[in-house]
Amino acid sequence: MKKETTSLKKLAQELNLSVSTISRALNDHPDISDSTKTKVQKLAAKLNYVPNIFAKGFRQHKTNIIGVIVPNITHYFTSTILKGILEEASLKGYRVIISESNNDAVKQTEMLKTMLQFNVDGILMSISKVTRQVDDILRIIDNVPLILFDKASNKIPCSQVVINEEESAYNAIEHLINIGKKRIAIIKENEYSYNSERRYAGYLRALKEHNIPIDEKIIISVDDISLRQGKRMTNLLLSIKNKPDAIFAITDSAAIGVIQTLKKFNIKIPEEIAIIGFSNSINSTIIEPMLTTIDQPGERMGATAVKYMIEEIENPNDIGNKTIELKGNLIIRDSTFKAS
Amino acid sequence: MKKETTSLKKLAQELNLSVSTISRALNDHPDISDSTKTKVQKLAAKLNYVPNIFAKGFRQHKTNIIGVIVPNITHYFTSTILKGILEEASLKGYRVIISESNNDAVKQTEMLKTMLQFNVDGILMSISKVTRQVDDILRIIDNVPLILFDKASNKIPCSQVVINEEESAYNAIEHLINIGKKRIAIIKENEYSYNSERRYAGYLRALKEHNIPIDEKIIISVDDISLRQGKRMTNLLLSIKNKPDAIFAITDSAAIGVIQTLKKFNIKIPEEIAIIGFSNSINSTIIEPMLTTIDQPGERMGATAVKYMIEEIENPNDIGNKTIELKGNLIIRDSTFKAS
DNA sequence: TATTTGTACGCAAACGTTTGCGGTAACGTT
DNA sequence: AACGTTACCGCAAACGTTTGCGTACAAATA
Repeated sequence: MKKETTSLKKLAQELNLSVSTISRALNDHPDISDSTKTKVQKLAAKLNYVPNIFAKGFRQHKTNIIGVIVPNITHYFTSTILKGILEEASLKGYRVIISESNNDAVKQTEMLKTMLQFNVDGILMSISKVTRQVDDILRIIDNVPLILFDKASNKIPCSQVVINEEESAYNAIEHLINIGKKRIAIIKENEYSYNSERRYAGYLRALKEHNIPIDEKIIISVDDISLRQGKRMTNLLLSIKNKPDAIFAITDSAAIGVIQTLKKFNIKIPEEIAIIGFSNSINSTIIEPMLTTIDQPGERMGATAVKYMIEEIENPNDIGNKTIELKGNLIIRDSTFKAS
Repeated sequence: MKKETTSLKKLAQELNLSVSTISRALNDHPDISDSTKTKVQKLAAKLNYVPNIFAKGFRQHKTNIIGVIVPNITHYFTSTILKGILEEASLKGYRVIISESNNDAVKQTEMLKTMLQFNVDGILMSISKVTRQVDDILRIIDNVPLILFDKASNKIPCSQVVINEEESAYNAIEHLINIGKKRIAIIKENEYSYNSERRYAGYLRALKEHNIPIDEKIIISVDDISLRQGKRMTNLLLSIKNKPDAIFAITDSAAIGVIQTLKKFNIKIPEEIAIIGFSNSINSTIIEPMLTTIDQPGERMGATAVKYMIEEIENPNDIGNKTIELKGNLIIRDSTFKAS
């Protein structure tokens, strides 16, 4: 447990130079001659000098730390985004602090505050669907760059990196229409969920543009979508007189719940009812029949979020306010299309 | 982008007190009268004072940051551990920096070094299975407390938090024996994988204690276990003359690959061949038949790792060197036991 | 030769916090 | 009244780094 940290002072003493010269030599300052630069850098390497990040961050109000807040790290798609974030950040010399909001609004703002305490250079956030008011979040923007990803909000003026959810959902529904489905149900979340609302918008537009009537009875909203909710809502959908011939579940896990209960009732998939999910989670290839779904480029989303973040960190004057849309990719599998 | 940070100095000026008094008042120092304490604390709350962690950490060589290194954040079980770590850490006032080693030994030691640069108070690590030499890791221990979790090593003298993998595997094999299986294959990883070796040890002990001969031909090792490898090795196992009547796959995803190829060959599960996995991943309940497996308490593992870490941080004299074993839990499902 | 320019380096302040030490006043004790 | 004790509080240093400014010397210019 020894702490034999080599500081600038130690290097200075060793070389009979001043601390400032050492500092400048290591930072490649033009005022320093090449000969001393190399001399200093060699000794620094030899003595395994590592700058004290805290002194540095303390001095120049820069920490090279990016804060990340996500609702649930356990969620597979989220974890792929995080992978992209970690990768890109470490490539650019940044560290990442991750916090979970657990879909708890109070905890979320608390997280934001402690992030500020830690003087993070920027905050990447996927806002919880339980977020009702954005005042606390808006206050953050005054202090530090903020970029939203995956779960965004038009109430917050900042850059956002998202999937083209509306269009992807549109493509999914159009695919269902193309295979002859005419009565397409949707299982979605309530209106506070960004992802759900965007996908729902794509659903509505696809139906309208293909002149398919919209029936409120097969538009199902739940507060907390899940596999279990997928099961329950399928039971509900099967109980109405005019059953759907396709179900778009806003989420892969819900779609899997749908498949499981349809199988329980021996309903043929996709002939009687086709199913489509969203996310291309691992499970979607394990369930039988394999689930048609939309693949989301998680790692790429994380990486681009970090890129734009560093952009904003290094140019603090122009705060970005653009929305970057990454394309989702429809993956057709057995739950909508049976290879003959 | 305004930085109107309220510092101790500002509070001091406002109240006509010295900076030291403010500092002590906020830290509940006995030298300060109750009246000024409340006065200071009220103003601090009103002016939304947040201590500059970098000044603090800089001053007292304590960062309240715990570094975490995992092979792959995307791995479900790993993400549950991380959830536990984040939870417990934030409860105790610590922040967490996460890095991925991506099963790359060079990157792993690099991560360790940058963690040290950031002056983390301690490092939690799940060592990559590609780790061949532990010299770099041993050097870390001199500087900062280290605790290993999930993937451990007896070559590193530090506290370790693991699952009772050997015993859990033993229980799994015993369960197979109890349902009448006599020729039990195992699909495992090479000898550098901690988890694999422990589970293999349990496998061997169970067979020995039940007087079942050990046959090298049905002991299969692969370098990088996965669903695909599960499939390929099942093909291999089915090609030998004396087929196994049960397969223990070291991993749920491999076990799922086993199930999928057995189904392809119309082999009855569990009557002809029973299957058992390890981890109780989400997938294990989605595959049909549902997979018998061992549930690992991921969140609890993360939380206890953090607890012991904080223990070591706050008592730097007694470096821990104990191994904490958390109990895995055999979950019996259809892949080994058909309810009649 | 006198003046300017440029090069290479040092001095010292500053960042916000903690903390050992010293000091003052009020109080209690003989 | 003199002394010791206690309760509060301020001074100033320290942590390691960066950086504006000053300065010494050499080279270039007039």
